[in-house]
Amino acid sequence: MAMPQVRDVAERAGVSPATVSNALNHPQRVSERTLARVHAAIEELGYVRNDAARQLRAGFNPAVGLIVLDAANPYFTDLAGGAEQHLMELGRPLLLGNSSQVSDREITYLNLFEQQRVAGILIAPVGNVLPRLRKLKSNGIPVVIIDRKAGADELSSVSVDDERGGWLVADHLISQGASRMAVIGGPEGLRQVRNRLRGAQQRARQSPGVAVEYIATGAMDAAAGRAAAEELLGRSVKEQPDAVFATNDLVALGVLQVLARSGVSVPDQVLLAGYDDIEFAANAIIPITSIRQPSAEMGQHAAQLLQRAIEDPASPVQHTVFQPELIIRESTQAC
Amino acid sequence: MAMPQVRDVAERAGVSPATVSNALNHPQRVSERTLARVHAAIEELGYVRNDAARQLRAGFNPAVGLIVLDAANPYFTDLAGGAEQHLMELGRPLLLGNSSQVSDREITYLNLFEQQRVAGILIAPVGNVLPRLRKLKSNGIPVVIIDRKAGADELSSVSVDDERGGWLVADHLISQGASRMAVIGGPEGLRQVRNRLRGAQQRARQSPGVAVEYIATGAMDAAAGRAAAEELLGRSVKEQPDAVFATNDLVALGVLQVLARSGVSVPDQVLLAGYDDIEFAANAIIPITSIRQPSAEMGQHAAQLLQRAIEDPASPVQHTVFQPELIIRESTQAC
DNA sequence: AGACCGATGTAAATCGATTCAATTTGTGAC
DNA sequence: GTCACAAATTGAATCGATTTACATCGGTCT
Repeated sequence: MAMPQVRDVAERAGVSPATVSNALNHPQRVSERTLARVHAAIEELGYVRNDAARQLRAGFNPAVGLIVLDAANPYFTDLAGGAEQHLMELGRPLLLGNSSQVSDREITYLNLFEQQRVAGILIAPVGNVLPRLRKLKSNGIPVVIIDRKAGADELSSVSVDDERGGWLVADHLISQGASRMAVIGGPEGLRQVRNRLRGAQQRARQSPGVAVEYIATGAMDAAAGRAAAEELLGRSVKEQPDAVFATNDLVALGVLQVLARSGVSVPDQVLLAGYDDIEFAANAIIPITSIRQPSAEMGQHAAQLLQRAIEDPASPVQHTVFQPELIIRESTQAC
Repeated sequence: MAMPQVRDVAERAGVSPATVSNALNHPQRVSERTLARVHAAIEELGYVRNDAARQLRAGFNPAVGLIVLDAANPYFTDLAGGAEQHLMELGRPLLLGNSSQVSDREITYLNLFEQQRVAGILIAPVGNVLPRLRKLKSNGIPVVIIDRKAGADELSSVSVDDERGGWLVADHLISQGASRMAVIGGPEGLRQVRNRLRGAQQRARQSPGVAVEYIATGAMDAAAGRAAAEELLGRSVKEQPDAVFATNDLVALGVLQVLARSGVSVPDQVLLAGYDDIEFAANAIIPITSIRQPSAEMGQHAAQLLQRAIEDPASPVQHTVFQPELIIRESTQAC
């Protein structure tokens, strides 16, 4: 028994297919009585409309695509949650893609979304996809960039002032006595990492005698943090930093795992700070100092911007920059 | 400038639309030379195929839908990761839906997936959706249930022996001296919770004098754990448990937050165990005893089962039950 | 009574890619 | 040069829902 179609529903309800379509999409055009009959027929037959056909004829897909850097990172799940909630209220399904910081996967998802003719795209970019995104926009698919200010570009964005965040962390670490600071994160090309690093370097320059070293990692998860920490432990004592600034909390947790296991005391021997202020940072073995970003709020705001751009393609480009907030915890306070 | 279509590509390459389609979908049917010409034309025009039209005509959608209980729970992100990886290799996009343990949202996603005519569905169910899932299957959309053995049912499943998991935790807690055990989790209807609770109760019955109390929560996140812990702290000392078994790690972390903040010592005053063994459980302020489940492996296996069912709709129903493993940490060991 | 109206309902065209049956082109043997 | 046969290509039909332009009908106004 193949799936029933509008034709079948129409027949059963004693009306034409066009009326069934109207009942579904423009109920006000149909009388109460036939509306009821149509719905009854739909119920009885278990009719489910074919989205592909609908989309093809209607000419658009209400769904929105979101591409995140790491679906396992609470920062992004919160962000996605904020966006999803807002979009749901607008009746827009959210398609979630996880690039895992791999440029190829990012492109795969962009292709997928473009083929689906989604109504819009939210993306935290990895690779150099700006040209691609511009073309999407000129093809009528609005794009909002997350976590990266698109400069004077013609694409809207929602971001946090990462440079300031880096500055805040460095400032705090230095005030706690740090003089050799290691910044851990990567990949190197990732704008967030670059900006946080730059902010830290700027602050360091104001305090003579403070050195900043950058250690690149392939990803931004706990495993990367563990690897980097192992490397640090392998060094001679003189070359070891007295403060570690991990460019996100997962990395910081990884670093902490290794240090704790090796008997290195945080914060007595090494100060440690993270970024993102995910819930787990506050509840780690040693609660970790971090930078709070309003992730859910950002997701929601990004969804709003996108919705505006979808409704009015001529609406102006808008860049929203949220301010980061330093949250001080045990990992940077000798007690 | 509207988006180019096969027609435009065909014209540019000097062939018919049918040939363009063949070049894209059955390259072996087309000569090398025209294949190259078609691809060149596609490139030059920036053609992107319209998935809706393709799906409508081809009659199927290669994508697979996955509905999880909580996208913010690392257990599910790992599981989703395992499934995604396997499906990607098969060329099947994964559509991720997050029911947030809300029955309505679960239904919303099922509707969405059915309208999209996905090739198959993976689902960790919240509500009573079995009848619905059966209908889906009889409509030709195979379903694999995750985290819940579908019994002698006609739906395949991948699960962990939750009863045994509960038993293991209770056994360990009792061996550490627990006599008043509180099991925290919910919602009450959730099979995983019921089974873990039942396993714990069974073990308790074998030890006279051990009482088990169940505290239901609305969700299974850290906030729910905090709320439950507050409630416990509000009680008179006599009514307070000496061991808490949180039915997942997020809840356990929430409980731990409140206890630690209130100066209640874990494990000296209260033993605490979780479930799922997410990475953060091992690195909490007090590392938490938990039950390890092979989440990524389960996701991958579920994807395999689904793929089999898609390829051969007549393939037999299969239930895979993974075995849980107890991981003992500080939260249950006085030192 | 006739003209006109709004409210309902419908037949037929349409969205864009794929497929099927049929045709054209190419290859090699004789 | 012709024939048989395989390879390459194509025109037209098709997927299922929506839309457009038009028909129908009961009622209202003059």
